[in-house]
Order: sequence, then structure tokens, then C-alpha cells
Amino acid sequence: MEVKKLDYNSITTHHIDIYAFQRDLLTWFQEEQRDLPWRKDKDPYKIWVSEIMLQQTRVDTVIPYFHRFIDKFPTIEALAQAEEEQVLKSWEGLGYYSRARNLQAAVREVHEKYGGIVPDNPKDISSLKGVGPYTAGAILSIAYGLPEPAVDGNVMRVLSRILLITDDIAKASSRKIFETAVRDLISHDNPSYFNQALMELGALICTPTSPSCLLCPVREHCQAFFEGKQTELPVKMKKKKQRIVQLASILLSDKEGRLVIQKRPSEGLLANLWEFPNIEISLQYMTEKEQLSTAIKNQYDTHIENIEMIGKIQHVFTHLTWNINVYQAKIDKIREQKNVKQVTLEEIKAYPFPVSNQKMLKQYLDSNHL
DNA sequence: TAATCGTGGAT
DNA sequence: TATCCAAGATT
Repeated sequence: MEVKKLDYNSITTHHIDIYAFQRDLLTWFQEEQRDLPWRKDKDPYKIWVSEIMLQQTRVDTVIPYFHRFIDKFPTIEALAQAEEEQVLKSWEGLGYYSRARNLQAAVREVHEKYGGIVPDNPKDISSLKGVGPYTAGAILSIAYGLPEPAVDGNVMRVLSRILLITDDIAKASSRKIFETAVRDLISHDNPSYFNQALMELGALICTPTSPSCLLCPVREHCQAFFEGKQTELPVKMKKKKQRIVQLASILLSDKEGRLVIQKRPSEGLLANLWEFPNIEISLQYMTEKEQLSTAIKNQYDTHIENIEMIGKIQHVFTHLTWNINVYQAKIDKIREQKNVKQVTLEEIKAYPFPVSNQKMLKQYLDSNHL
């Protein structure tokens, strides 16, 4: 039996039988792994798509998106040649939309620069847009079988407990500690299963609150379980409060019932998605309706009448909250403008919208019995 | 390093 | 209801 000594912080020294640990973890994964759509084959493109979608996103949420996305863009070439708007539409509701735009940009680079072959080395794959340390390691290990660490939140939680690592996992610098640990622990016979098993263990057994230690296949290797500290780990700093912004959005319909939509800027929040006209409400002498009316007249150079509120929506982001009052009004034809369109209720279905705006459209349809 | 960037489910 | 937070990357 080989026992290797590992030091990952100044507090404790860890002893772990690496091969027994690998054996217990891999045997468990072999038996208990979930049947997930991106585990059907080792197509690097599909692995890649799944890893991007899974960033900060639950497996159950991703599954239907993954099916639709691969169905629509089955290959590198298909995604490379697609319109960005189509890609964003496929991503609608999944969040973090720069993931979709970065993925397509990176796929186009692979198509042109690498002949459609996803790079199989850390340097090249890490240079692709949207491919950070985790995703690079995930693709290299899962698709190409290379012994590279793929450290995500699961891995940090699991290893913080097994190795009693007390570094704050909210700090970016902590990831390297865990990558060092994975390089020491990883199975060179099956890096793909090893990395996936650590994540699967985190998802199914070694959960954030109330981990199922009695069902854990590696509990005899777990320092936290031995010391009864599993619920004290990982150490993670709390984040501060987000700010709140008051908005007024408005669905503007002309005589044919067409609605005004506008494309958001190409950078920042909800970049390149479409939305209904809106303003940030400030505390001043004008009422909300007056502020809206003035803004619409200035922006679209049109006559506006019958402004009425039809509902309220709260759009909660990670770092801010929009409290939106939703209005509707009648207008004439608007002045032609870039990134502004008047579309029918049929045409509007082709445009990617944030979830908040999808809810607004529902409110509009309901309140007008459409 | 610390903010920014979505959404919905779990507790 | 409030908070956390889920297979992170970018700036």
C-alpha cells in the first residue's frame, strides 16, 4: 500500500491512500453515474457545449437546452455558420448569454484555425473565448483522456472536506490549491472518470448542506468526516447585497398590432438580446407616465396615447434587481432606426428576449385577450 | 482582486 | 421570504 503525504495549507497535514481512494471513487462512479445526454459519446464538440451550458447552471436545467442545441447545431461547422441571433434564441432563458456568443466565436476559430478539430492541449484550448481553467480541464480530460484537473465548485467542496482544506473557495486564488491536489490524486488510467466522479460525488452525495456521508464511497478517506467537520466546509465568504433599480417598460402597438422592440448593446448585461422600450425611473417632479411619454416621443419620434399600466415584474440578477412597471400604449409608425423594429406577434417569436421581457409579453397578451 | 454576468430551484 | 447557489469566465 502506497501512502502519499500531501500538504495543502498550513493548518493540517493530510494522509491519503491515493490508489484506494481512486478505486473506491471510480467503482462508485461506474455504478452510480447518471445517464446524461452528453455522456453518450466523447465528441469533443458536444462535451464542449455541455460544459459551457453547465457553467453555474443545474444539470436538470441544461438537459433540454442541450438536446435542442445539438439538434439545431449538431457540428462545429453548423454552429460556425449559424446566425448569432439563432444561437442566442437557442440560449434564451438559460442566462449568462455571453457564454453563447463566446462559444460561437470560439467554434468559428476552431473551424478556421484548427480545421474543425477541438485543440487537445492546454495552451491552445485555453486561448479560446469562454474556455477558462475548468472548461479546459474538463474537455481535455473527458474528451481526450488527459490527466488535467477540472476544478469546479463541486470539486472544491468535495476536496475541501476530504483533505480538510480551509482556504476560502470564493477567492480566485484558491482554485490553484485544488488543482494541485487533483494533480496529486487523479487517476492516470481514467482521468475522465476521475474528474467526473469528483463532480458527481459533489452533486449526489457530498452536497453543500447535509451531505450524505453514510452513503459516501470515500468517507473512509475523508478527513472532515473523521473529524466531524463536513458541514463546516468548504469555507466560503458571503457576498454582499445587490442594488435595486426601478424601471418602466412599455409595449407600444401600432394600428396593425405590431410591437416595438429594440436590441440591447453588444456588451454588458443581456448583451445583444432584444427588449421592449424602457427607462430607468428617477425621483423627480414628473410622473412615471410623463417620463415614459417624454422618452418615447424623443426616442422614436411618434405620437403616443392611452398609456396604461398592465402589470409589475421583478427581474432578479446575481448582482442587481430590476423592479419593472409594465405599461402599454398606442403609437403611430416610428422613425426608422438601427436596432429598433416593429414586429408582428408572429415575427416576435424569432427574437431572443430576457425572461423578464417574455413575461411582459404574456401580460400584454393576457390583458388584451390576444 | 473584486465586479460583472441570468435564471430557477432548494432550504 | 430571504438567502444561497449550480459542471465559471471575463475584465
